[in-house]
Amino acid sequence: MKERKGLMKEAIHLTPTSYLVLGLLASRGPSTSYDLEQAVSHSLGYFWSFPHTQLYSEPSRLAAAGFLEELRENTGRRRRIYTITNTGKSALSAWLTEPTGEPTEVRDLGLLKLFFGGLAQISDIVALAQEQEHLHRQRLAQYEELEADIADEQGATYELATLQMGMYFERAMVAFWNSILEDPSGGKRTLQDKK
Amino acid sequence: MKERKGLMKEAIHLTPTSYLVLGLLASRGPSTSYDLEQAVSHSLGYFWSFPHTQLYSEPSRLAAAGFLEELRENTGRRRRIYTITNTGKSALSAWLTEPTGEPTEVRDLGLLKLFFGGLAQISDIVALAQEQEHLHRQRLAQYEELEADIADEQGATYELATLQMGMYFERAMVAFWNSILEDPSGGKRTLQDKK
DNA sequence: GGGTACATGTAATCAGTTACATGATTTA
DNA sequence: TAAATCATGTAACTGATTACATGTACCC
Repeated sequence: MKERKGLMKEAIHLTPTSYLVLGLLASRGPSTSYDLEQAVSHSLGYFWSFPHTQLYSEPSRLAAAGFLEELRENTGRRRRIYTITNTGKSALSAWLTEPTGEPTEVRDLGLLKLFFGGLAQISDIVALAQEQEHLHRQRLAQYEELEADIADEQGATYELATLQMGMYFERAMVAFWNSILEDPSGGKRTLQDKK
Repeated sequence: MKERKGLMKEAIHLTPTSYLVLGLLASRGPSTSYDLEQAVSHSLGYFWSFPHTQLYSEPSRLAAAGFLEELRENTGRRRRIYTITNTGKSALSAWLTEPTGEPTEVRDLGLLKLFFGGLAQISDIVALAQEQEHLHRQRLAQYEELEADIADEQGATYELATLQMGMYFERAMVAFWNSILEDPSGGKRTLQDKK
């Protein structure tokens, strides 16, 4: 039995990265990998980062599976421009309406270090907490600036909401690390305390 | 030039998972992969999950590189028991005192969906926010229970701190999703509103 | 017109995940 | 003693990362 090439689509597993790409293409229209990179870098990229190469390989994977169409410029840089197909659109909206299930993952090296605080000196804990408090405070300030920029834009409702979630998060982290600074040893008596 | 086998250590890149394993072995003493799994499952596993197989492959990778020593039982299950070596200990404490650098990653599929809210119906947003609010509330309750259990244990200071960070986080998320529920369209006028 | 930053990729590697499998222990 | 659950792994795969490379546009 003959099968026409070019119609055979590879079946692939759609990862969160896949949906990110599908979603960006659906909302922004046809884009290059670089466009996607820009779009991500000052929004979702703050929470969920990946190297730029993934925004080159993932669209190509999605295109092979029929979720995107790939067009290539003839002139100049011969960039690849991706467009979401109907297949892609249905996959995306199915996912959007589906319940989510998996819980949030918070991957924080600072927290991992704190978890092993028992192996370190109190002074290390203090240094860690100071560093983290500072980083989160900084990040919060950055978000607040961004918010001011975006707030008056039309149609950025949910980008704005995402940013707000960032602010809720950063405020919580600042408060948390401050609570560690207030009592780095967790109420444990050290020799000095005894005096 | 001859080189003795068994002394040649593979140079490997230490990932966060590596430090997790090193840290657990340093604080708990010699353990099997299963022990590690248990230790993780009701603490860090809430934020940072991975399949159990990684707790089998990672120690073996670390052992090959000289950070752990691997002993195998002769009888019964012939389990592998891992012990941290001095090399492992120095790597761990170097990491613990080092500044952290990389920012927190928050990987949340609910948030990713919300980001693309513009592609969905308001009713989808509401359903999403309700689901998420519920999940985070549930998780928070679970942490509060756990806290009560742990609180009186000795020497669990930093495990407790980690849990508290979880509670800060979950409270922030509950508040965030509630704010979405209060105004799912972000103040946008829908046709119905106009009436 | 030479340097620098921006933009666009390829290739190789590997960490992490999925799928599969089986042994040991407890319980009905 | 059969079934269920707990415990311990192996092997194959692939998504994600790292390292490398080169082209294009802008600016001094």
